[in-house]
Amino acid sequence: MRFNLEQLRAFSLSVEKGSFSAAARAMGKAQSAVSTSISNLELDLGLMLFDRSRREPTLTAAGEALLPQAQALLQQANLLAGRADAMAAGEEGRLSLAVEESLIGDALEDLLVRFEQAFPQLELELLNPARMDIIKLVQQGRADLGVLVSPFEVDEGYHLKPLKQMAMITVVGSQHPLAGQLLPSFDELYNHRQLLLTSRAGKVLPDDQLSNRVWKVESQYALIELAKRGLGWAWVPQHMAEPWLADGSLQMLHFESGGDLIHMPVDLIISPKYKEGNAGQWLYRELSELAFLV
Amino acid sequence: MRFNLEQLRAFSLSVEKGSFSAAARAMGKAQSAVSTSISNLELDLGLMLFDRSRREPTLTAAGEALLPQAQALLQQANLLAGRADAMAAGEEGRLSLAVEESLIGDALEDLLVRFEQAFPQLELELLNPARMDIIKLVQQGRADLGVLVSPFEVDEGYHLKPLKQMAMITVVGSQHPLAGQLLPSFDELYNHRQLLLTSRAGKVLPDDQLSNRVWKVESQYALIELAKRGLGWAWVPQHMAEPWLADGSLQMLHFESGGDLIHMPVDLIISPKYKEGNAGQWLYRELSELAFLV
DNA sequence: CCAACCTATACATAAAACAGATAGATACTA
DNA sequence: TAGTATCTATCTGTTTTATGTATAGGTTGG
Repeated sequence: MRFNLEQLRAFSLSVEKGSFSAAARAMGKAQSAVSTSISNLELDLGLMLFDRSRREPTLTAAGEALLPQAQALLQQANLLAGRADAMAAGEEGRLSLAVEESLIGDALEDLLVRFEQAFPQLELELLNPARMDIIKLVQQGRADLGVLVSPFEVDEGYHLKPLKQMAMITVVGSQHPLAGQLLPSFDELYNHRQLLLTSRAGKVLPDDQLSNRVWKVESQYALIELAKRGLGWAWVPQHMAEPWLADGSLQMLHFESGGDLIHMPVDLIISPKYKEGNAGQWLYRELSELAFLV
Repeated sequence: MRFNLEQLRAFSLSVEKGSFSAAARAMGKAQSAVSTSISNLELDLGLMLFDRSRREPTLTAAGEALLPQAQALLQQANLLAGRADAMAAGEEGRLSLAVEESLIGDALEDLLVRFEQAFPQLELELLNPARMDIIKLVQQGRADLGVLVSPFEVDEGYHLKPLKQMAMITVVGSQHPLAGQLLPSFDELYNHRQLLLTSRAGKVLPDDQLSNRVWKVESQYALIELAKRGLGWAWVPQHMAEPWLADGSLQMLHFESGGDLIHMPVDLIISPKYKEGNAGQWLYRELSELAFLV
């Protein structure tokens, strides 16, 4: 490496300010420092960057060609410095967040937009695995944080912070035999096919399965599509079902015994390997206020 | 600017080689130099980059996050150095080449691919103005080099190097009254509409206009399209007309007096402001061998 | 021709980078 | 467990580099 960043800064500033002297003033240095700095840069590069035949130096063709690259380099150096500052101030360098599919939607996307504004330097990885897979990823440390509906006992290998609760409803497609009925109890569901979220490995959450006939689907969206086509009943988040309830392609089931709305706790789970930083704290605060949680 | 490029190089190499000592060996420096260099970098950034609790230093989370940025910075510095070297060795920093539309095609694109391989650092600007506009751009220095069919006397304001010649033919659409005829002489064209290339300012090359009825078109491709629809006759480069002659949508006109093929000189014109470099020489050499020129 | 600006350079000095040496820690091996 | 090799941090003196001051000389515009 022949040149150094101070030389490039002198180069860039000299062009910007119009003279070596002005650049020196801007840098808080003596004019001679800038002058020799640029001379050395020219020697290092083997090129004349400025034409000094007139009072104020003007760029040569070579200088013209290299200036944008030098500026890009300086900008990247500033980014690096900024990122280091942010991290020194307690921001994580990168953050891997695994969010269950059923929580994704406009509200979460808005949140992420605000997240980007608050932590522009941070490298975010957003994963959308199935519910059971989130737990595994966080336990392994592959993901720092996970957000998921959690109808289970606290397990080993992660910390947990409760968020609010998500309203779940029971739905069927409009042509399904149960559509439009008022059911005496949940038991009625027993003999109809249930559409069930599954992990990639085929695991299902303990309390999820009610029916003796199930189809397992990995994606919440695919699950809703199957329900719309009348292939079974399913428990789905209310906010995800709403557009289809509105256009009639899905119908909500009601029960005499009550329990039309089931509130499932949503939790933030935290990898033991994750060291909390500002971004994580911000996320916890904001996730606690997610619009569709009650 | 707090850190410097040597420190980043030490950082990157230490990760790559696995130890400060190995990095020092690779850099041809003493181990103490690398050790203090990295210590200073850590102080500058306000972050620990390495965990030194074991024999060989391992990256901290912060180091892990910043390494890619540091490497990107170094790579960009190398690009800058490489470009400077190339320019010191006589390569232009950037080159603006204006090529007449009728010369564009597979042969020229192949040439540009080879150009990119020969001069990967170089910043190329490729303009495709109409014929008359090329001359203006080169005269103004807006383009360094121009390539164009040049049926004109040498003008002021540029240098000229002749290339080979391009075969021009006279064509009409298949439904045109002249289609398929053997014409006694060019005079027969006089009373049919001519489709003529024009510059953006409406200028036409002196000898181009033969007919007393003309439509002027700015693009060679548009011109051929109009000819295909029988709207007039046109002089076009043989290599551009060939696909349409083959499928019958254009017909070539033949003359008893001969002159079915007119060979127009193609020239490279050079801006007075342009200082020839390796890339320009290469282009002149290769353009002289362009496949469709004879 | 002068005032106001610019650059390059000489020179002295302060700051930084560096190699060499050394001490202490860690890992591997016998 | 002792021995060897390799590692890092740090001290020390030296060399190199960066910088400010001072100065000489050039360009521009009134």
